Amino acid sequence: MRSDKITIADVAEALQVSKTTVSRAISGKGRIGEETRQKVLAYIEANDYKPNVIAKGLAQKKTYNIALVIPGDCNLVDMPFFQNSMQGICEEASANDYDVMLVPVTSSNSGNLERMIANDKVDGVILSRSLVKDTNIALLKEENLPFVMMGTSRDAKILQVDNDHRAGCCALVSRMLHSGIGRIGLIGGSKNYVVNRTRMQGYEDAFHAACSKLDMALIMEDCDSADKIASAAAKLVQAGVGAIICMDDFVCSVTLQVLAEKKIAVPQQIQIASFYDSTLLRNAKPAVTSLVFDDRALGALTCKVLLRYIQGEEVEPKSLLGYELVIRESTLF
Amino acid sequence: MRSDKITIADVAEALQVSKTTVSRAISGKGRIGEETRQKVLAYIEANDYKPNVIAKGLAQKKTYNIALVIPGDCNLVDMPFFQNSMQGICEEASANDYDVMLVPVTSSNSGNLERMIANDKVDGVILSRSLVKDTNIALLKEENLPFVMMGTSRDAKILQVDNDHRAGCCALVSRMLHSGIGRIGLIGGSKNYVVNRTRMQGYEDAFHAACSKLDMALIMEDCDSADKIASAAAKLVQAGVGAIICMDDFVCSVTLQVLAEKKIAVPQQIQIASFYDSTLLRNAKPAVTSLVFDDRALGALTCKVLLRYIQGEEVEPKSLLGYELVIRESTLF
DNA sequence: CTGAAAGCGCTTACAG
DNA sequence: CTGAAAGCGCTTACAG
Repeated sequence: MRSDKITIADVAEALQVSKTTVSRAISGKGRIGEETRQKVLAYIEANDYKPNVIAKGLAQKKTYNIALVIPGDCNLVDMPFFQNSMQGICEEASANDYDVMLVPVTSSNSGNLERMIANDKVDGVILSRSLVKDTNIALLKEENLPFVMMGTSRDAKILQVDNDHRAGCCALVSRMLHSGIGRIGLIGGSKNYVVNRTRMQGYEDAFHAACSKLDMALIMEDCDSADKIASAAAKLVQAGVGAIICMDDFVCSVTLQVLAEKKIAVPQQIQIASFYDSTLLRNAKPAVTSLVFDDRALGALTCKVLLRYIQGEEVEPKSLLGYELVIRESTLF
Repeated sequence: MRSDKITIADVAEALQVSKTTVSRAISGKGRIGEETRQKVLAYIEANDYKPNVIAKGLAQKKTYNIALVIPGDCNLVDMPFFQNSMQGICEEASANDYDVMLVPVTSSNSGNLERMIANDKVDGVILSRSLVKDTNIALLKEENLPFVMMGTSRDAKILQVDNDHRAGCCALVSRMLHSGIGRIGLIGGSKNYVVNRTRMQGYEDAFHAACSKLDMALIMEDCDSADKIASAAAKLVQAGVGAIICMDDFVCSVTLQVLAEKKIAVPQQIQIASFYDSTLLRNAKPAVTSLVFDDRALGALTCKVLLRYIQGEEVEPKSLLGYELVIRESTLF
């Protein structure tokens, strides 16, 4: 920390007022004469005084920091999501004079989060990838530290903000069903992630809404590696599906590769759609029909909810953001 | 900030000693009787007392935070690098009881960094993507805040830690030259990034070392979009090169696509190598010969250098980490 | 070896 | 409307 900066005491002395007065002029709290306040503000402006946030925080028992817990082991598909939502979070945070501390956590090691909590360096926490069983949640509850899940949790008592994967996936599948494609296959990702289960629900919703029966033989869940995805895709081709829905863009890119190798034309022979559009598929050929979500907005809203909650304001227990269905070359509708 | 935690005053009172004594027992600074110190330590352990880092920092004029400046607009290729180096940084930081604040900065907006500095929330800064002209550097110099560049800068006065791209690229190209391939093409990325210029130097080094003459017609620099890369690749094919070196994995993936479309066999007709191996090419077919760097180690070392510097220790002005040349199917040597 | 006191840079009852 | 004082939870000369 540099020490060449002026303090509230310097300002007070220069203006021949008390530190209390200066503090009040800045914070706007407490009664203060309009003239005095203008004088203080003018001096501050002219001399480029910035209050020390750390000291302010100590006095108020706040830190003006939030922690962002990110997986310490995420893979390529997730990265655009984290990158974008992080931007949104940081933007919203800094608009409220908050800063964001990075806390990488792996399933085997939540020590970083524990340290952060023990050190009292944050006022709240954003959890970012929702696992079906998440040990961090227990930790935070125990410590009684405000937190919000960027994603979905089955525990209704947890504040959560998410993209509306369920409605989006339902809309995409409905569209497919109505376009008259007979057999629709699904290749799903790891069931450890809540988001994959949520997407699955959307898929089922669409079938129920259309009064169609799910064909379990065409649903390949838990494909968490390129190999599993490839063999699932091969099976669906074998089964003679007219379309394949991929649960995320990694699934989709592997599936496209398999089809290309088998010389199956997309969309003429098999149509393809993806439940999530990341930059990973940006250059795919053909361009893939998919759902797109505004991850930056998701981050911003998540942060906003957390900050409101910290400030004791009323917040929605669960917020959902919309989706966009973008039709591209990989489908015929 | 929760307020249910015990403070140094509580410990002092319980033990009937002064706060000074407790502080000394914890910090190890100042003379203190071994017996007393054990007593304090035991009590602390038993009652799970954790010093408040914020208060400690205020008293010492430190924050125990560092800022990590990351591009607010990075693309997919960069992500694995940031992801991995970030892990290394966070690890090293927390091993020293430091935390990492995230500061996204775009070329048009360095407000986040300014705010962070003005708010005195960090003891130092890590800059992470070195642009040829970097406005953040001026900002940091002016503020006299310790910082280190994770990457290379031409300004020798700046502390820097980088992968040895130059030596690595030289080794790869030398290997190619010695394997007897006649014409070797190069497709380079944006010259705005220092790293791309450094890689170019390694390329040139290899030619000089082999006493071969550079054929400028085969060097395609500044290909910063898929279109430019594709047209560069097409030109090199036209020029009848025996090999193409791609400056990064995005360049490489586009190049592979172009060759596949033109039905040019890799490596039989044209060999391919990449100067950087990210997960982006993990599933490429054929697997691509490339340089691999340990980005996590890079992050950790960068952080270590910064922390040492902050603590007033002597540090190397420039550290370089090694590389590994991984030969895969895309080349014939 | 130990402690009382001042201080880090703020905020906020309390009093006037 | 304004200020003196105590306090946030630590550290660190200084004195003993």
